[in-house]
Amino acid sequence: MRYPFNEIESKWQNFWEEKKVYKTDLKNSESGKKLYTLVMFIYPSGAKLHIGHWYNYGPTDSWARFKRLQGFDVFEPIGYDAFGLPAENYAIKTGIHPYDSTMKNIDDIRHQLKKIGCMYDWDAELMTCAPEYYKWNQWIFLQMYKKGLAYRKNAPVNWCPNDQTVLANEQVHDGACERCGTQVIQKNLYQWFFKITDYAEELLEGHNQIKWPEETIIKQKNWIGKSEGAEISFKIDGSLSSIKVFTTRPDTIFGATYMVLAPEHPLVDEVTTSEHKAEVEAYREKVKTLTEIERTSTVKEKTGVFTGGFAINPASNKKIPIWIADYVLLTYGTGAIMAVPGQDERDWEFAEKFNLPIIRTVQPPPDFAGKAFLGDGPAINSGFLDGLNVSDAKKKIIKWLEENNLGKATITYRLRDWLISRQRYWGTPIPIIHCPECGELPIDENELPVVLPYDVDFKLGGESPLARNEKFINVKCPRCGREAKRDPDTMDTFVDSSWYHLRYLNPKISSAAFDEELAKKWMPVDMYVGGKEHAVMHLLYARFFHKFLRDIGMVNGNEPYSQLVHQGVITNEGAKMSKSRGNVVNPDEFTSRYGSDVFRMYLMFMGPYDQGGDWSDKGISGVDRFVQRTYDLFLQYKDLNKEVQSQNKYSIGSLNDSEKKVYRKLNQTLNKFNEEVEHFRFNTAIASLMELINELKNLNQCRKEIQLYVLERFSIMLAPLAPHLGEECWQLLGKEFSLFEKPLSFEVDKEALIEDEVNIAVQVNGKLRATLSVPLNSEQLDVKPVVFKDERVRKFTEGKTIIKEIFVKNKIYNIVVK
RNA sequence: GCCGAAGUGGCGGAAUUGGUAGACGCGCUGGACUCAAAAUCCAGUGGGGCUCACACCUCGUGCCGGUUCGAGUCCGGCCUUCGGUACCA
Repeated sequence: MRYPFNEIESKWQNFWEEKKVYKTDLKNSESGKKLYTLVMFIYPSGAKLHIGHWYNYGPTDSWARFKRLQGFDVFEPIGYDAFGLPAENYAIKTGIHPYDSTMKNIDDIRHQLKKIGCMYDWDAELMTCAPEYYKWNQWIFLQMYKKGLAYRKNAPVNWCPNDQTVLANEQVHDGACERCGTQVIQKNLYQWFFKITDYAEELLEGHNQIKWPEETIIKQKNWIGKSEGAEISFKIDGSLSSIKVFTTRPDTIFGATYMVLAPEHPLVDEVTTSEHKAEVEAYREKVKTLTEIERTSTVKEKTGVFTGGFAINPASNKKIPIWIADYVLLTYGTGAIMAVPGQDERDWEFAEKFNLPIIRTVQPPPDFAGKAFLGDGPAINSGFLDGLNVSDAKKKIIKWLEENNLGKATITYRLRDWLISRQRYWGTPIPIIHCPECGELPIDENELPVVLPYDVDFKLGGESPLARNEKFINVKCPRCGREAKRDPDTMDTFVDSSWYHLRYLNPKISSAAFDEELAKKWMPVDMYVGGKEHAVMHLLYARFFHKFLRDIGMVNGNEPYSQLVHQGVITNEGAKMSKSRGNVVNPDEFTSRYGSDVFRMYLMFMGPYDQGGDWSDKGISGVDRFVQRTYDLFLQYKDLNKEVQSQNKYSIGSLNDSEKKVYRKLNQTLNKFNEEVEHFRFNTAIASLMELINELKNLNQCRKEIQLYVLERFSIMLAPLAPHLGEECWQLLGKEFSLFEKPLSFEVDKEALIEDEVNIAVQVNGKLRATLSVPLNSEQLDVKPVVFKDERVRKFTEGKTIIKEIFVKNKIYNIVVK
């Protein structure tokens, strides 16, 4: 009989839902049993759930179910990352309000999610666009504001001309807007920032406390970009001011033959002489018009102009010219450098082009043919540093700088503060009032939430849509009572996702952002699964939030996500699936034909979970056949449990040959299966089940209780991967209770893993010549005669001198001849 | 440029600490069942050679070299693909 997946899948989905099987009692969970499994929540766009969603959620749920069967109290929630640009852009195009489209999408998606058959706790569902949720974004903002971690400054920021909003550094990829691909431009604007840089060091340190993919940790490390070096002051010739530079190579200071300021550097006006003013101004104007890409392109030839001013090199006391050039960035270090062409490729290139002096201060090896020398060697032309290697010279010069009050050792990070304001409508309003008299004032916490108004002209116009809503924007100043204005911007949606895992624990709580007691019990998230595209965005921001919430006493522990797994990307004909490319594969096509268990199992069987791959439905029939055969098998043994009971363990000696074989295979499979699923290696876990079923052809030659022993365990292995089928098979055996209602797992009989006979490879000079079956743990002395009796071995050894014999127990016998 | 991941049959992919390369599945070939087809079941399936056949030989994990009794796995040097990053001083 063909497996009636439609009937069986809806049967179990209804059962699970009615019995609230997946409702986790967070409060009363015994200590040590809690297990918080989380997938990155879903963006509710108008597009349907695609294969990528299934690939993310299905296998993760299988892992969670596996853990649940093992007896853990598993909490697995799902929710909606409901604010954001796409809904708003859709509204501009169609006139459908973002709230309305989002609500409709959420309803559709919820329905589709249920079809996957995940064990989500639907009582914990949340959406970030609800005032009950975003109120707490505002509240956390105010807590940061109090600590000086939320602040407003005028700074050059990334502006996307298409989406008409600013973007965080993390959201600019290759100089383009992460969302729409438009080239971003630099603008000077007053914007809100979160001071993530205060946590730079701790964010690096915390990497030692989490089990994350190494490549993701490395990405974060690179993004944070810690550089150790020194800050050094250079006096401006003929002025009281001085220029501060940051360098990682203070040891090369004697070779600093000129200085470069970023064109926007505040001291440019002061150092520029009247003869050079026109040229400097022209250059600064030109730089302004460049896009980020043009300006930072490494292939571009270096440009710059002389300011006419000079500084004094504090080490050599020489006068050195001050230039401006756009290869020096205002936003890194101090926005100024001491140029050491002898030891820096960029400086060399610049010096060569503009005929500036080059002094080597590290002796390159005799065979060195290049220009700037970056390696280690003895210092030269460096006064009291001469002869020292790089690291000793660094120590000595830093000591000297500190003693002479000219500089000090410092650490600089590449990480910038997180720009969180957006000039868009569909987000969390920033809870600040601007009064012409009193300045910037935070909203009283009791007045929260600042509700996002529904009636807004959200068309793009270069300013925040909220600024055009008179009712929203105009308020009385809470301090002086005069006419004032609300902040017209909304928050980056990455604010929403920085703490949603805490809200899940009790999304209905109205007295606080989250239930602190539950958070202390249930955090950190034990297993977090999501795409690696969030490596330096969401995953960095959430860690920052967690550390802040810890510092204000709301959570324990240093890290929010103790273990992280990235699912791979499923492409179609090599390209990422997307609506705009029109290459999205619809899961319904397969679920309606094979059922959701087959589909989710096929996704797991395709290959390693973290690798993803190009979509192909070629192999799905293999998984379908496996499911059919499995179902047929259980039908043959229907109600077996009503006739017999199985023991927990059988002694091998008491079994007949067929039983022995089956019993061994079952336990080997169970052992392998547990190991593979534990580590998200579902493909090999499924392969082991297929091997098992291939081995069960002779199950009818076993006693009934052995049959039951095998099938009970088989259905329990099936259940995490194909939950509906697993439950059904379990029930077919005549079991009275549902597996997920009363979770159950079986121990491996370790004794059954051991075979009596093993095949060992016989090699001559490392080449395989024969394989022999010998008793387990045979010694070399016992194996040797058998080996040398073998014709195939004799063929290669006769008439030759045996030099050496290598024997590895249960593995190999290698004879070296000459 | 720098950082990271990966290259294994026709295809997706397996291979503990170096120890029988190709598990499992797809596809393909042959057979059974059928009036026929589908479905299902059974057998075979890396390339080449030799053989009536069983067997046997030989080559083979991106390329070149090395270590080792033995390398997909370790080391050195490349090539290709994909991600991240980009004048970060």
